[in-house]
Amino acid sequence: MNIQEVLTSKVKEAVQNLFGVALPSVEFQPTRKDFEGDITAVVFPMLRYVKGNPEHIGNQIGSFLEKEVKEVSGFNVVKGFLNISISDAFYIHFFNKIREQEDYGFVSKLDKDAVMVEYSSPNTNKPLHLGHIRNNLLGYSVAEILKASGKKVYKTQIVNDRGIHICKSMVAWRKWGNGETPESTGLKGDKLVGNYYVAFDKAYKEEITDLVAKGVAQKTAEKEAPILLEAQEMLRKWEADDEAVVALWKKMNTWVYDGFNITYTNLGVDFDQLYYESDTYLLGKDVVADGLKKGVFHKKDDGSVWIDLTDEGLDEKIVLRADGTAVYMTQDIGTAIQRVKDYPDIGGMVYTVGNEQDYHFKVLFLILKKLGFSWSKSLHHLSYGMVDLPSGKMKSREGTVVDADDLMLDMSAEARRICEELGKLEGFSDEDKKELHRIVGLAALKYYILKVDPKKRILFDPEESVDFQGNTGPFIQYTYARIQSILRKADFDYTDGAKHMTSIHPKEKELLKQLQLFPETVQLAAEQYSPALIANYTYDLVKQYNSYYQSVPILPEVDLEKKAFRVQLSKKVGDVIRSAFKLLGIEVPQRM
RNA sequence: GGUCGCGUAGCUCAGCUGGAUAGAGCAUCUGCCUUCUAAGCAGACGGUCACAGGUUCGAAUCCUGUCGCGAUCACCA
Repeated sequence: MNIQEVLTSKVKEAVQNLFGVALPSVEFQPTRKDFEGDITAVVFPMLRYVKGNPEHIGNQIGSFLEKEVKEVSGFNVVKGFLNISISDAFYIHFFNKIREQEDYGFVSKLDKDAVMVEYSSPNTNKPLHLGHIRNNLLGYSVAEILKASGKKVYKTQIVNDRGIHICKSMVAWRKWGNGETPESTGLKGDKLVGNYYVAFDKAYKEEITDLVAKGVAQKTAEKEAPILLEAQEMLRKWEADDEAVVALWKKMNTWVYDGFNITYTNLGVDFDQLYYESDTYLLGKDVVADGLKKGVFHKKDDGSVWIDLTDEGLDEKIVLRADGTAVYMTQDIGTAIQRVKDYPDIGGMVYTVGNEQDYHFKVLFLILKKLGFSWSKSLHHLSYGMVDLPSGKMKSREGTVVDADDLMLDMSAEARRICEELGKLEGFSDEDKKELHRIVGLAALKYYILKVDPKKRILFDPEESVDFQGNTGPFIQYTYARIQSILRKADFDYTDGAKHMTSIHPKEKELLKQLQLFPETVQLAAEQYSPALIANYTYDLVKQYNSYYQSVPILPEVDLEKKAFRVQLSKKVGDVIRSAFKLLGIEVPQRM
């Protein structure tokens, strides 16, 4: 039972005894710095039940608490705010309880319902870019947060490996590739394939220009450019299982997967199960047939199948084409059902997909609900804003993208520049230095992305490098590394200070309060699917810690007990930082 | 045009279920290296929380409307 729960019941008891009224709830908030006290009960909401002067009521409740609750060491009332002081003994007791707890903040008992988290889901015709980085970091982090809150998690992605866009790079490679391979060019496979996708688009645009010059209408030219027809022909052959086309498709996709795997490894994300669209794109048709029987869907005269969602304030939406082929929605219905067949313990799913698809997922979830699946109530679209550049949107075809691999290398180089400038890593081997540059650079990038609310659009300026000072990953890592340094130098053996302490410094109290919040923050982050919550909590903790450590000096010969306490407090703060960063998918270095 | 999201300091962002004088970082300025390591700490400057109404003891937070930005409204994925 935490202190707030204790106080809630005691305040209720006080009001019952003093005024003979049962309060449904009590509102608490941390006491503002300018007032004395640790936790504040707000009297105003009680006025609905207890008539009288708020200040007077506050004082009466305060006196009761001071007498009846041993953790309460004092109180004062300002207007309708009852500021309660909590005894040092309580904080010391709390600290002794959590100090050796390795998994503090993590729920250990496992929920019976597992969650499948989908993220990344790239197309296999171009390399990953900054938009994918945001997607990957969010998806991976939310998966870790869900695990920490007691859920079994399956991480997955659906690879978009078929369709006209894939055929475009295949056509271009066959035309101009001269048998190039990743080995022959030294390029990462996804980069090589991406280049041909760009080449296709360039040729396509040229053909359109030529056609228009010959007097063909723009629209017609766009539809009839020979190279596009070629790509469409290839798609038809692929669907007909043409041996040569399928072989080429497999070859080029393998290149891409090798490239993606390098990027994923560098980014530190992974998956438990992959789904390929080439396997799933025919799924869902039988479900539509079923739904048609149940009356969830209806058929139009031309044979196409629709769902009417006007009652829910949405439109009509097509779920099957007139020629009987599947649309995007059909596949997604089928894939969702397939996943639950593959993993029967799934009780919910999280889809990490950009907010341009908000409408699609709203409809998808509604359809699954109407089809009556029990897990349909626990579906969540982890929707996030676009990452835009000052020049506008990123477009792979036009080459205006921030490439994921390049960006990670840039971050690492920037970390090296700053390290050398500050002389932080003198005396380290070249290998260790390189590893640290990687860890620090990556942390700067990851934290920069994760600390902002997923819903919000990010404007990324490649000219301005990502910060390393203030509310950043490297700042938190730096504090962690300093704590490790303290632990290396500290001598634990002489006494167990935390057990003997009877009074603590106000700044130590602030830190302990902050530590108390960690489990709640993890829970809340899991409910809201928000890594930003964890990031900002960690920053607050670190800021609190630095302020404490630098402004409350304790000389070793003066007070051994205090010194021991301080070392142990540092260790715990370090533990929590490490745990929090694990939830964000960020590494912490032992030394910096 | 309909729907959804966003709008907080010069810039980048926090601000939980409504609570006291709206918080950080960057930038500008002032102090602090004999403590673990100054990627730090302490402080100054900086705000009509887009605007207008409403709800109430009390609104950045909830409701309505207006404006601005973005997304979406395909038998594309």
